Amino acid sequence: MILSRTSQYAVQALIFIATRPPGEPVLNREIASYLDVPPAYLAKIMQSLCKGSLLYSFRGRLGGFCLREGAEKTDLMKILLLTEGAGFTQDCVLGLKVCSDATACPMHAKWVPIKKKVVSLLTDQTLEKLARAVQTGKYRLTDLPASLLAPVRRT
Amino acid sequence: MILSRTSQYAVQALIFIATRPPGEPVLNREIASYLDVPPAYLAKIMQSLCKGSLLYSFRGRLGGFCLREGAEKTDLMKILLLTEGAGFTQDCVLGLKVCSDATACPMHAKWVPIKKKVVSLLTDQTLEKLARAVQTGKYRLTDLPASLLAPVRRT
DNA sequence: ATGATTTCGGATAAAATTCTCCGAAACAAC
DNA sequence: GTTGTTTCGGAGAATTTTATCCGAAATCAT
Repeated sequence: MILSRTSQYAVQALIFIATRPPGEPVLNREIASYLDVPPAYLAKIMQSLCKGSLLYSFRGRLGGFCLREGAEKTDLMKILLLTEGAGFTQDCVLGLKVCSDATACPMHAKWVPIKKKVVSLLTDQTLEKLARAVQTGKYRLTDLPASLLAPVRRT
Repeated sequence: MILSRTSQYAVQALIFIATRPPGEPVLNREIASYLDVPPAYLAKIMQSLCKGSLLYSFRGRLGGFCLREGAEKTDLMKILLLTEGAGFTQDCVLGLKVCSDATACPMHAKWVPIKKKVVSLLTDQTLEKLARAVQTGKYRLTDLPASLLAPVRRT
């Protein structure tokens, strides 16, 4: 039900980059401040996304990160396999080390179809689609500023 | 996609107890060794399940844990709300603090129906049902002993 | 060259989760 | 009562996840 913070940051960042003009490097600092996420930690994640062949990185002035060619077509499943590890969709719900159709935990049979649904959704959603959804303004990538949520009444 | 170990241990333990004759306290030690789980840690979890009104505990000789009356009807959702916290089904997939139909992340609309499926499965599965499924022998609650999985050839 | 900027990579710290230990309280049997 | 057993409850250790810091390397502009 829950993704690690690392995964959430990674997906958010990638969608954000995908909303920007392709080829123009985006600063880590800019992404972090837009998403309201710890910059130094995000930098680490970005680094691992580079190693995962999703991003290019450029040092120095005019540096930053941008999507590799074709990376807009990347689906969430691919990203999460990078950030959550390979067991992501394979692990048993109840935590058994071995849980297959043959040796199944009592949840297995009912859980498999749901897992399938999740995987097919994650495989269907690409950075491109998600970025587009954000660009239309219908969906948001960040929390509303606190000031808008719970306005402070000044005396 | 993943439950905390604490949740997994809790569910396993509760199912195990549900497979045993009701009213007869089961030793923590016995549960832990059957499930191959750290006993002292399981004891803590059991304690919290008592506070969560799912179990009775008895100290001393003939002590142990047993299900409270009617607790066989408890569904997984109730258990997981205890062990994972209330945000379990409410939290945004992408980690936004606010993500409702009105203020939605780009995954929200597609994620909601899946979440519904998960919740309805978890609400449908009761300890009783799961215990029964294990008792028929078709499903297992523990890993196979390593010796069976990867037999050692003796020289 | 020099300086400013930005990622890289390694070390380290903080926080949360998982796990252990131990003395005390409760209980049953003798 | 005494002894043996078991949970209770608190303290704390180990591990993993999340987050920070800093010097070095790369890059661009002057």
